[in-house]
Amino acid sequence: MNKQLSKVYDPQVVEEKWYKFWLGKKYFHAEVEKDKKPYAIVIPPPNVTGKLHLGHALNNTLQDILIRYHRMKGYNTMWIPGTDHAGIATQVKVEEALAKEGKSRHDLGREKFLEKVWDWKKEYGGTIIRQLKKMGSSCDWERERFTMDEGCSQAVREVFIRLYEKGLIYRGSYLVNWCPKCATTISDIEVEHEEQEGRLWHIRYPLAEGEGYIQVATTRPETMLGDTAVAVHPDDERYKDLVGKQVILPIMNKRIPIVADAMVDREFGTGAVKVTPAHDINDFEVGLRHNLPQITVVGFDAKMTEEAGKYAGLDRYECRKKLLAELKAEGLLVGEEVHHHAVGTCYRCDTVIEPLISRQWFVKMKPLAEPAIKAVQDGEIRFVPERFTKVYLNWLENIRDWCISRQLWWGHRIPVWYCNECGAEFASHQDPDVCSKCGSKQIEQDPDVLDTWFSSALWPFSTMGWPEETEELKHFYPTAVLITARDIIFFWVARMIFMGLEFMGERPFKEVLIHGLVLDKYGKKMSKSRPETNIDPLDVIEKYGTDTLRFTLATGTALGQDQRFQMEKIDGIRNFSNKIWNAARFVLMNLEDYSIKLEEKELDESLLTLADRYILSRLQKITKEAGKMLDRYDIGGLANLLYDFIWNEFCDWYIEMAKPLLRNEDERRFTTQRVLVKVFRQIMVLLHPYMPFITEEIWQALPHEGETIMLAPWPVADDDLIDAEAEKEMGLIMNITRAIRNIRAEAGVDPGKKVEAIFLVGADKQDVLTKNRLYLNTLAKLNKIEIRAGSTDKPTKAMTAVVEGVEIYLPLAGMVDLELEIQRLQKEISGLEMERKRLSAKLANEQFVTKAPSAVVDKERKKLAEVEVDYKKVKARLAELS
RNA sequence: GGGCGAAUAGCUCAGUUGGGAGAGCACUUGCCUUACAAGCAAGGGGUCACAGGUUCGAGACCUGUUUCGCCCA
Repeated sequence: MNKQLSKVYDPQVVEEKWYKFWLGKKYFHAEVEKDKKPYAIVIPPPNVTGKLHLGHALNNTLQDILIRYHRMKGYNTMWIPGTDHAGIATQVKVEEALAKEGKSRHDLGREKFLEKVWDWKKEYGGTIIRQLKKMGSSCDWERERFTMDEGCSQAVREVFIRLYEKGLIYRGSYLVNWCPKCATTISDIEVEHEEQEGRLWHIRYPLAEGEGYIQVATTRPETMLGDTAVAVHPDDERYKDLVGKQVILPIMNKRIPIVADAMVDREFGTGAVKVTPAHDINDFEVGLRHNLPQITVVGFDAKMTEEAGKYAGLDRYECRKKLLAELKAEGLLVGEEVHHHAVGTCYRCDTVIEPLISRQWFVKMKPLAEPAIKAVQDGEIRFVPERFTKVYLNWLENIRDWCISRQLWWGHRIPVWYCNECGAEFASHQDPDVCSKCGSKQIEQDPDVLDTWFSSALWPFSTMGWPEETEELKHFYPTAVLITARDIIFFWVARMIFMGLEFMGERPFKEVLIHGLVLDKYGKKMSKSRPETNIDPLDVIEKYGTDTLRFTLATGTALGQDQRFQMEKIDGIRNFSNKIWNAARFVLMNLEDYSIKLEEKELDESLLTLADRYILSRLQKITKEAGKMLDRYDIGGLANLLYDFIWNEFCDWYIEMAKPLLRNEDERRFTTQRVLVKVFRQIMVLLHPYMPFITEEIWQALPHEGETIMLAPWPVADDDLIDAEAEKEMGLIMNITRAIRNIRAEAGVDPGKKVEAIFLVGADKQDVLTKNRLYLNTLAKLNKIEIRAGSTDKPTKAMTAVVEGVEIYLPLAGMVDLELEIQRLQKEISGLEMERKRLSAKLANEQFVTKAPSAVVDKERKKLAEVEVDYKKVKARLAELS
């Protein structure tokens, strides 16, 4: 006697129950088991104060599928979860909360403010973790980490000091990206380039000697106050004589040189450009090449500095307005045109970035990038899909030094101290009390913190206890695969790779699986500004259950391709869950007299029916395919394959064919039960990585061995059960069934009514039909089947179809409409005729017959022969009728 | 300016060594058939963006063009 399932599937209750069960049994927890093959994944740590969105849902579904699959395959499987402190994002949130009380972080002071952030983290920090658990994620929660926990912080400090001592971290004054709103520097990749409509102003700079002007074009006239040269291309004939001469910088009335530099684009504007080394990256480099002074005219507050003369104190845009007016009045502004250009904005707050010269900490990238490039080029690390390799390489090959200091308080403070007495600068593992050089107590720590991504870059090994040489590192590093969306290839993936290579001496992961983004139903990125298209995964879970959400996301996955998220799709998968549930109910309903004990006896293959052989054969093929597909990350493909197999082959055909056999009370019933249980249980196992909850619920209700489906062994296909003949014969029965159903529908036969059928068959197929008439009876609703050999006498008044040479006659008493029948047959004939023509043309082509592989030619020949037979038979029938 | 991706049924999308155009949804018709109406059965619907090329054979490979999206400068 077995459990029965409730009539309605209630995902909420089921999901909570099993997740608790799994947690309680510590199934997610991994200890180092040296005798087993390791399989580890580190989670891309979400923002600690963040909230689950569909991108996370997809990302974690994919990880969990791979983790569960490998766990079932017997790997020593570990999935390390955790969160990121997300420097700017988190600090901004806390500052906003403070602002509501009318306070700023400076009112509180550094220490008090940090306490606030930690409080905030404690209060909201658990949210995303709880949500990941709702997704069914089988992470090892005992290993949960946070980028600012003690271990990770230790790793950060160790890495900093080693790079510092190696000379790969240095401090210097360079042009950096300054966000006036966040009041911090940001790295090059944190700047987003936004296409904007701006203006291009043409301004005349009078020559210092003699008459005339040189005309420059600029999109940022206010920076001219800090110009220290005008540059032209060295090969530009127009300006050849002017190089080396000087111009008078208007308003400032300063002499500045005209220099020649190949950076200048001769086609742009007049071919002469103003050079502001302190406010533009290209100009900065020109300045270095020509030894030009750097004059900062825009300050950290985005207002003009003292250097801006009379414009000092004005906002940068205000200054622009006034300055243009002045130039115009002096007749120096000679043109203004609409101009589209890319403006750098802050990826966090969208404010226009101000390039500024500032003293910051940098990581020297060249020596780190080289091994990282090589590792990927040599195939040590493989991107899936492969095309992302190029994105990665292209970035690293053109990389500039990484600005890692941030003028924030929330983050890992730079472990460098300055001595006010002797001027020493030193890094230290432990917070020092005195100067390491002179012993003075007058020391101060650098006030800045590190870029958030500095700590995330260490994630694959910092989470496993580095710099200690832990068992975990020895066993699980490198991890198997990193799963992420393409938008953080630079931010995170690349940096993990060079840090891993530098500090572990080995790649952090073997493969990088890049998945697409989840877009809204219009194909746009979801955004908070369009709430109507912004779907909250938790709402979906509440309404439909986690399994449905997971499967929906999984079926939409095509390697690296974005997917749109539509509610209609969710409905479809909800229906699929319901289908599975009901199939389970059907199976269980028919198992009252069944128990797992009966499975001890070997399955007697001689008792298997055609349907049994067919479904078992198909199951082996699906099983085989499943492993192959997951191994090559075709997660969407397998989802669709399982959907199709379960719904169409198992439910629509096999269950229907099992029904009449289950009505017996002998071996036939028992064999059918065996096959039903075997197949369905195995389907549940195959489906488990995708839909962990419903499969566990059903598996537990089915006769089974073991504590949980989670640890059920991943099935291995049994080649002995692959049965091409059964599949072919079953195909014939199916096709005949479809043909009869079609006739019935078109002739308007009452669906419940049983009718008689006569088959005219050649000797080759007589046996199949005779043996399997039970299926035809049931599936096609027949009450009498007559099988006649060859071309004996044919029923005159009947509807007809020809399937694979089998002539089917339905003598529907009083219902046969001759006109309708002729029409049907004519349609059939034209279809066959087209096929026949196509095939014979192909085979008549000498080239095809000689050049195509013989297997292909044979196949086409066979096909033609079959079509020919059916064509002739239908044609003959039509002749009889008309 | 450079790179990448997409263009296939009304809609959303699969289509992995080049060899009979597929799915889901939507639509039409008929069914409450004892697992499921969130279902069953039958059916209609496509010059695979365009133009060339390679090949016996191209949705797939090559070249170019158009439109859309993303990334980098």
